Amino acid sequence: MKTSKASFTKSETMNSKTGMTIGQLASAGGVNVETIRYYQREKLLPTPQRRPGSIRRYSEEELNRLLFIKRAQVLGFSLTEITLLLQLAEGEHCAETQALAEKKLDMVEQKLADLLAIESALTKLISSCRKEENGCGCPIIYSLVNGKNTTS
Amino acid sequence: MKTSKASFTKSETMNSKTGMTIGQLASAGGVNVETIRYYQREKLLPTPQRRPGSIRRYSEEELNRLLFIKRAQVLGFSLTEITLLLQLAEGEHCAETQALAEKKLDMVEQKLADLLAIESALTKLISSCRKEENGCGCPIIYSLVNGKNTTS
DNA sequence: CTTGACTACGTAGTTGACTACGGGTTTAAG
DNA sequence: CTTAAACCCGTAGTCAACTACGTAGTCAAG
Repeated sequence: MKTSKASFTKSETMNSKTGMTIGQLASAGGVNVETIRYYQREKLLPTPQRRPGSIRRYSEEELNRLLFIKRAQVLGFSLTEITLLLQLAEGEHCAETQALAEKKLDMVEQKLADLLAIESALTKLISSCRKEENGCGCPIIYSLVNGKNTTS
Repeated sequence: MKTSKASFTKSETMNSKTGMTIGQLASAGGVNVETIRYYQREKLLPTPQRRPGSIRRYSEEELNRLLFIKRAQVLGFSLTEITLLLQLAEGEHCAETQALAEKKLDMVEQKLADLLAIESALTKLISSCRKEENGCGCPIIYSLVNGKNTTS
């Protein structure tokens, strides 16, 4: 997310009237060209008309939309959720947006709890392995085979 | 992981000499029949020979292997990692197993850190939304559009 | 005007972990 | 002996988020 918004406005081979090519948009957004096409297929980004006998051009608007998507992804939203977020962004839907964010927060916290449990189980297994508490066989394997910790 | 090992040894329609059918193995392991076939295709489980003109039979050995897989999955190991774990379980490979567990622990901790960051960002956004600090527009959307928090 | 880079577009492939389907075989019950 | 349930097996589909490929069109430089 270090992609600065200014990086393209004064870009080399582009003047601000014609707009960016898809390749310039992609590198400004830090994504693959194919990813943009994919987002267009998935209606996350618009596909601008092209002037007859020419190439499509993209403006800062599309770049901002792309950066929006990427920021939301960092927050753990899926592309389908982001589709919704983008619709919400079009109007005054603060309450819905907040509800979605809260639902996402719940999911994140659930995942955190799961991972913490995994972490503690792994930590215990590894430390019992270091202490070499049992003479015969690896305690990690033992635990997986028997469904219980060697320390129990 | 509540599937007790005793649940099949005294099972209804099965005697301990012939062994379980695939359906019995599946329900003893708490998985779908298709999942077992899939594990067989992926070499996580062996495919026993069948007596001529008859059905395949499964023993406690296969069940234990299945439970091993499920326990390892709970610890966050992928099926490809579990394939390796199963190979390690065959001999005296305590050091390798420990290394794998430590690598997995690192990954889990990395994921935990990521999720904690997401959690705090979401929490901040939601609380600033509740306080309704800015008159115009949702702060969550604002933050996604502009790449910064309204509180900053 | 040719060359080479870039764009347009549609289709197909990838990864991970399964799930579903369909047609044939075997088994258990009555 | 018949019938329904369960098994066998290979192939194909699912989901998410892309990535890759192939062919054709376009653009800018020399």
